[in-house]
Amino acid sequence: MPELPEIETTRKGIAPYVVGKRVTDVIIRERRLRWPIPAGLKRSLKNKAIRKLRRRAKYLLFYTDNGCLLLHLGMSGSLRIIDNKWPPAKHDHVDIVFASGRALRFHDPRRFGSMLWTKGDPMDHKLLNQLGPEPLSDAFVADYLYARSRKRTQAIKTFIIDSRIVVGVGNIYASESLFLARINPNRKAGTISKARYGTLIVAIKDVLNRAIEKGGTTLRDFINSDGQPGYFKNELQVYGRGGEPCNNCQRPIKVARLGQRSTFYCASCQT
DNA sequence: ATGCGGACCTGTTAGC
DNA sequence: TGCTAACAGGTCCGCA
Repeated sequence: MPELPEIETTRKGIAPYVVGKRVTDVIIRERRLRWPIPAGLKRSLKNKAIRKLRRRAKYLLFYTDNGCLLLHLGMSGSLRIIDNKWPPAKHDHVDIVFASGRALRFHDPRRFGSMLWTKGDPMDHKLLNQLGPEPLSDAFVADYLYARSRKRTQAIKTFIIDSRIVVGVGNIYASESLFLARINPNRKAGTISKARYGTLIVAIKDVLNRAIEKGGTTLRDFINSDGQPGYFKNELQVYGRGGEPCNNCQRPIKVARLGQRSTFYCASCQT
């Protein structure tokens, strides 16, 4: 489900109810996520205050005084702020209950999400320490992508979706960014000029920023922390529009399979 | 080092 | 209507 804009939307939504609040209980109904929820998680979090809530890539980091909760939403996860007394529904796997009487509820039908605990600096954690730069940061520039891509034969689409290259660009926004930059997703990463990488960088930042403004993209089941969908779906130019006319040239949008993922593009506008 | 395919899960939809 | 297959927003791991 969620790519960077959806995680950022979630972070902004839950922050006022989480930051500075004390955890009074952790209710775990299902431990079997991508990795099992650690046995000591409840003990680690209980009676601790959440000091900071940050996002790195698609991970949410809940900092306490003695460690950090690492949370990933996987493909189908979502977080909501609920009244503590609200009865759980199917796939509501975890509640983090606060002294305020509200709780943060983790819902994830496919259980590709994760909840892990780490002591020390979470950026040193195995899952975070190999990640590429944040796409909205100043470190994400044409020179960087150009240098990383030299001699690489991989398609540009699978290259920019690789979190070691840049984080936060998932399947939807990869197709959208490449359309905006007029780059064919099949093109080899190593054959693209520095100037075109400059265009691509601008496109990625633009797409992600606009998606964050609209509250993310809801295809079927993404909801924000209020239970509301995101409205960027209305702005999608190619994703999910196979066979429909390109908004630029009216020719039908093509669908290809790259790295086992559906990829949408206009063969006429993107070269 | 790079690049590819399989794996982890459940739910929805398309096709017969 | 009912069954089956394919597909879905992520990403780690193991192999060539």
